[in-house]
This record gives sequence, C-alpha cells and structure tokens, in this order.
Amino acid sequence: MNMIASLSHDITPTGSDYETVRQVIELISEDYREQPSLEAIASRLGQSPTQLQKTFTRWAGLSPKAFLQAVTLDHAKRLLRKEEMPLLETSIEVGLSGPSRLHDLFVTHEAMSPGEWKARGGGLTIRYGFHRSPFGIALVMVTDRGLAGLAFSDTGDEKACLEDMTCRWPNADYVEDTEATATYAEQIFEPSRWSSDQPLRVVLIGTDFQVRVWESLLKIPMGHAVTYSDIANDIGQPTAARAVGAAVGRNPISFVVPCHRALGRSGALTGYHWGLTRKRAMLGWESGQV
DNA sequence: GGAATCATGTGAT
DNA sequence: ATCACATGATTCC
Repeated sequence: MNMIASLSHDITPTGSDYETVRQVIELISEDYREQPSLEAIASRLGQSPTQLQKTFTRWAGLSPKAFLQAVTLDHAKRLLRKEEMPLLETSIEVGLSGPSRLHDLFVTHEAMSPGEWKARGGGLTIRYGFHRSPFGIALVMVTDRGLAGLAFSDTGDEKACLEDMTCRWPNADYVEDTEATATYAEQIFEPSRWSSDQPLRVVLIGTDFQVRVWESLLKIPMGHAVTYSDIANDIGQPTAARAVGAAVGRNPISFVVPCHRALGRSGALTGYHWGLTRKRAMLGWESGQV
C-alpha cells in the first residue's frame, strides 16, 4: 500500500518540521505550570537549543519564546478580547456562492442541496490524496465542485484518517488521485498564494444547521478567535452554543473552514477532532503569519 | 480557581 | 424516545 507515496516530495518548506513542533507543544502542555525553558525542552528532545530555534522560525516565522507564548491560555483569552464587537457581525456576506472575501484565505463556497445531503454522497465522485503540510499529513478530498474535505493525520494513521472521512459520505465513489489534490494542497498551505484573484472553491456537505455554523466560521479573520456562543448568536440561535460545538466538530474541511478559531468562553481550547495539539499548533502558526 | 450540576439544540439510533 | 456531545452559567467549596 503506497498511499503516501506522494509524501516523498515536500510541497511546503515547513512540512517536515511539524513532528518537532508537535513534540514541543505536547511537552509544554503536559507541564505548563513549570514554564519549561527552551534549554530544558531542547534537551528532552535531544536537540540543541539553536537547532530548535531554527526549526521554529522556519516553521512559523516565530521565535520559540514567542511561540511558547502564543500557545498559552493567556494568549487565547487575548484572541477573544481583541475585537469585542464586530468580528462576525460586520462581514456579513453570507449570500451563497458569490465570491466573498472570507477570512484571509479567500474562499468561495456553496452548499449541497438537502437532497444531495440525504443521498449520503451517492452519485458523487470524490478524489483524494495525502500531502505534507505544516500540521502533519493532510488528506485532501475534492469533487468537481471544489474542495469537500481536509483532514489531518500523523504518520502511520493515514488509513484511520481516510476511514474517518469516507464514513461521512458512505455512498460516494472514492478514487485516489494525488495529482488532482496536489494543486489544492499547495494553495491551501502557502499563504503567499492566498488572493482574491484565485479564490479557493469549497463545497459544504452537511445539514442545514451545520452549513450555517461552518459559514459563520468562515467569517473569522486570521489571527482572531470567537467562542461557541458567539457563533450561536451569529446564526440567530443564542441558546444553541452546545449544538454549535457539535456542528463545529463535524466540520469536514478543517483549517480551511477555521474551526480551530472556536474556543470556549474561558479561552480554553476545549476540543479538536484531529487533536488538541494540532489546534494549538494552528493557532501558534497563525500568530506568526502576519 | 476548580468540581458538580443544570438547561440546552442537534443529529444518530 | 433516548443518548452523546469540541457549551455555558450558576453554585457551591
């Protein structure tokens, strides 16, 4: 099974750094009370501090010190305060389809009709491929209407990851087609290619409620965060914060539909389908992409 | 600060 | 009907 043959070439310059970053985040999450020093972390990983320094700046454009800060609870709280009011309310351009400037990765989205949703993917051909990304191995899924799925996996877990995704639309036909998905992967993980001239086409396959939640997520700008109840308010159901959480968790296009920017009221990260460590990594990485 | 407890909407069975 | 949740507010320590 050479599912990940495509990994032999690295589509992002940062792709191979994630393993190191993941270990660091896990270390500081375990004993964040002790505020481990850079030296301590480096020696636990068997690396020199300067080596670690280099990896981080290459990965996120962020020094290790700044990165460590970007990953604390304090910082998460700041993300929430940053823009008290407007975030979701200002950029209301939810009209389906029209090309809209939705967060900083420009995205045009359309939703599948309820009939298509009920078919559970029947009659749909989904092409998929695995690619390196700044957040580990990315599984990219596309239809002829645009990007339909984006999932993450650590090395060795590709099969479970694929299964997780195919279960969501069990009646679809799946074809491995790494060439077709490569262009998507390149555009998604290379911020310099995010532009309104070449918007990313995205198709949202889910229930009506889920689609409304995901559209709301698309309005959160890069480097900001909102709470689950903010989203509940935005879609006009202020008491449905918990239901929102469930819908956010079912987001099939992670990162592109930025579900990692949804936090608990306290600033706690609460959860992430592909692992809390990855959520931390994404938030830390984004604070370096100014 | 936490732990326990309750109200809550959605989706799967 | 019932159950599991990536919630949040309240009420105790």
